[in-house]
Amino acid sequence: MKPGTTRAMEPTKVRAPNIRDVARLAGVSYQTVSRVLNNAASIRPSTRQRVLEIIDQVGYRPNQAARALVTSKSRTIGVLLSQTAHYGPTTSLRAIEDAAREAGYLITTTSLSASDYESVAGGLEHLMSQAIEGLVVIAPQVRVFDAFKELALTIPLVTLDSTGTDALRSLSVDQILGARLATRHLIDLGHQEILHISGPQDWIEAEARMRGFLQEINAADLPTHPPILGDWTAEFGYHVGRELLGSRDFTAVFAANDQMALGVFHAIRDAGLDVPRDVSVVGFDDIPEARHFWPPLTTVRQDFAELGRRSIALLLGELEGETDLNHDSILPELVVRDSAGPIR
Amino acid sequence: MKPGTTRAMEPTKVRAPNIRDVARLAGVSYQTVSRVLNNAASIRPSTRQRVLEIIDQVGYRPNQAARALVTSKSRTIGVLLSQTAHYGPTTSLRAIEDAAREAGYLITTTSLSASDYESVAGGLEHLMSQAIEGLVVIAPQVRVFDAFKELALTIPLVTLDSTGTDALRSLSVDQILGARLATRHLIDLGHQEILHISGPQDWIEAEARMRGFLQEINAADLPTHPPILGDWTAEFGYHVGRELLGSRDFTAVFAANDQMALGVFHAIRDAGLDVPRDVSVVGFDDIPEARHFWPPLTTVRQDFAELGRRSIALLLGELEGETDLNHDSILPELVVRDSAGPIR
DNA sequence: ATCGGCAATGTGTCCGTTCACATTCGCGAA
DNA sequence: TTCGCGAATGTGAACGGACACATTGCCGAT
Repeated sequence: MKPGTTRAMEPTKVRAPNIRDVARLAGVSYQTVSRVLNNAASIRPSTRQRVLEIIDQVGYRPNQAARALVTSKSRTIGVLLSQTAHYGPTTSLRAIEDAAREAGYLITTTSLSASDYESVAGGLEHLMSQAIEGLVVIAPQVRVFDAFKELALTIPLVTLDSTGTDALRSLSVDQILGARLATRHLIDLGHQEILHISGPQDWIEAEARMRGFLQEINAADLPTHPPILGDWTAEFGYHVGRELLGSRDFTAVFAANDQMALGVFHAIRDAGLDVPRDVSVVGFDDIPEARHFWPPLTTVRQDFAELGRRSIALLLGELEGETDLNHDSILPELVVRDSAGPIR
Repeated sequence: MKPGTTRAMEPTKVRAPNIRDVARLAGVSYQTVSRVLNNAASIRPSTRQRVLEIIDQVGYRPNQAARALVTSKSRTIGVLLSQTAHYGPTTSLRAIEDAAREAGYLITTTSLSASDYESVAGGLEHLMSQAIEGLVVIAPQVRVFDAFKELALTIPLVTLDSTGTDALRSLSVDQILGARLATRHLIDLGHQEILHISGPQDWIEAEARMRGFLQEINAADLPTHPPILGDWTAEFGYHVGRELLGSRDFTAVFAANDQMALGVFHAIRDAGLDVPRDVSVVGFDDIPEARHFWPPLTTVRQDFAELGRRSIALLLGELEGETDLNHDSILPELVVRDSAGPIR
């Protein structure tokens, strides 16, 4: 039945034009159209021109599914996120999306409901069902990586914020250095009794920041307070701060992220004390709000967006065999504001 | 050539098992396997059992591309985000991912580089290339919707945070009500000179919050200060706060989001004043940090996650013809903390 | 014993591409 | 003129599923 021949009230069901439609209209074979599409060699410029015109004219768009079926490539990159909606991962993700789009790739994301093996396997399964070509993991928990070790992936994988996890392509700002910068800053101000409120034990970054803290404390030969394991939330910082202030055997706190630092601020104020007069506080991440905390928070900045961009560059490099990758490590930067002052 | 017959050093290229492999192994036709997969009726339980066993055994996973090719359904939902990584959208997105995964759908996201027509069309084009079945738009700017009006989409669309945009399925917390609650709270505390720092003019929510503010001010017959158009950032709140404090012709500020409120806090402190003693401040959103601001911020909470979940429910309803949708509107809630006090 | 009818299962075709392998065309060299 | 040859283009398979339409087997009614 020819297109116009449909019976009167029957919904015409306009099928999207396919490659053969284009070919017919352009008076060439579908293979030629395919060549134009994949800009292969050996196409007479005039032919290419004509085909392109028709494509534009009928609004032809290659069917990804058909293409994926035969090439078994989906031009899709999966991103696995941990359940939390933190500033860092979110910022990286946005950069990942942009970079991927630029390269003509799609991003599909899945967030983990937990960090156990089941959950990781499930999330991965979900992504794999889309036949993703590469994977970015922003779920920097030890257990997630343990799960990965058992999973034996066959596609390129890049992990973010997972300093030093061997055997996997890993990209991150140097957390240990960042923690050292923060700690040294406090030491330079004369503090000797410094507390560290860490992230959850399971988190790789938390562990790295803790290590950096301890390295610097040891290097300066200062008394070691056992780090307190937190959960990244301001809520935790607040509660632990209140408890800690019962016995004030410290003059400074290095919180493993800005939110916990904020909670500590709150606790200090609740106790009728002042930052930095009575207690100095340093955070980590430099979220946009940090400079407007009261007092403005001294913290460690890391370039999350750059991290995201590089992860895609790395992945694409592996996927398409490029080589000019930027392997410089991304350095954290101490941002000195007003929340840490000299000891008095 | 039989599988084992490959020449010694030739990479064996293990093809993933397909539906016919499974059928052969199970001793049935591929159609039967297909029926098991799509749990169609008329399969003898013992047969289904056997097929499922084989599927599990060989790790068969239906090829999405092939399925999409023939059904022209991708089981993928697209999400279009505005460029910013705000708390609300991010939270909604995470809930969207979860809800979609639960229903067996994939999410692919694209963030807009700007809010002009070109950009929206480009982002959409990118998503459409994946043949998404439905679209969630979290880019509540007027221009984005103007762009959509011209675009004549053929797939179900749900927009978030875009109160009252007609003709499109729109889901949102009642922003006007939220703003009225916040404003009324200040009025009830005795404030008469209330300033509103709004979001960018282009944002639908900003406009709604502003409307709610003005409604309440007018209802109480109070003097109207022209709203100040901000950009959602703490930075802006800070700068405008400093300027405003030059002439203190107000006693309270209603900021259109918590970040700007934080900036205002900062400015007030810089001026040697106190919140809420000298100026009362109310925010909007109730980001997790808000309760640990100093002082803890009185603000309006909205359930972003619920919003995300519902958007998927709505979309799936349209896609799969379900009907039992929850049409109750999501109400915002005033969270009274310490940043707004009685006038003195 | 035959047949209708339904449950369970099988066969052929198509979806829109790409790939490997033809085929055509034109032009210069023999 | 004929041949060779490379550039430009065409043809016939796949790819892995789903759908429409057979076909088979079995049971009870006739």
